[in-house]
Amino acid sequence: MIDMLKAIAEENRFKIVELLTEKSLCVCELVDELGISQNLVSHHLSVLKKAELIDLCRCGKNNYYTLNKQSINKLNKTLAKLGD
Amino acid sequence: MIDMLKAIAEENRFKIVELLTEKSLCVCELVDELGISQNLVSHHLSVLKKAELIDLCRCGKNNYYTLNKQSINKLNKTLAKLGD
DNA sequence: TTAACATATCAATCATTGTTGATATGTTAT
DNA sequence: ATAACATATCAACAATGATTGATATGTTAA
Repeated sequence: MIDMLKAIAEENRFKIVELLTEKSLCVCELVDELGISQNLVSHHLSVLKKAELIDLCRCGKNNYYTLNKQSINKLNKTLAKLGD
Repeated sequence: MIDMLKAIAEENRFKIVELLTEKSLCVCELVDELGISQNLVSHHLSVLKKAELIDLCRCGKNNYYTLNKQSINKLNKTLAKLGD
């Protein structure tokens, strides 16, 4: 749980998660969107993946990442307990 | 928003927030609960306060901290957008 | 006023993490 | 097989953050 929070608590990674709510994207698309270097995007993706917030879908030359809705919902559920 | 996530994405601080869902607590009570030093608890509280996740209520010798439900709900709402 | 208690702050250290540049791996097309 | 593209990994550095010990501030009781 804390790992998920740590993973999402960073500007670039939060934005990646936001972008992936729309549709799955490959690394080069994320590089364009975020305006940061490719290796840095890869690194942030690996952090999100280790936290199980995203999944990888190798598709030929491109690697597409998708949001792991199940994990997101688990996170929501945990935080919901702290509110009303 | 990111500040809130960063603040809550740490074991001790997450536990503080959890404890404060029950009732408001003073620093010395949190020291007992968490089993860490007083100055460290104070530091974590200051991080949570700066992120507006908690509020301070000075009450004589003791300083009681309360959860800022409004902020928690704001956080929930933001994360809810990422789920279903 | 002094003592005891509760809390905050400061400086220093250590650990973690974000960032960069270079390079390796893997896939597709020619 | 070679070239071009897409991505991952590695080493190094910088920045940020957690922890500790010492000390200051502020409140209550004797």
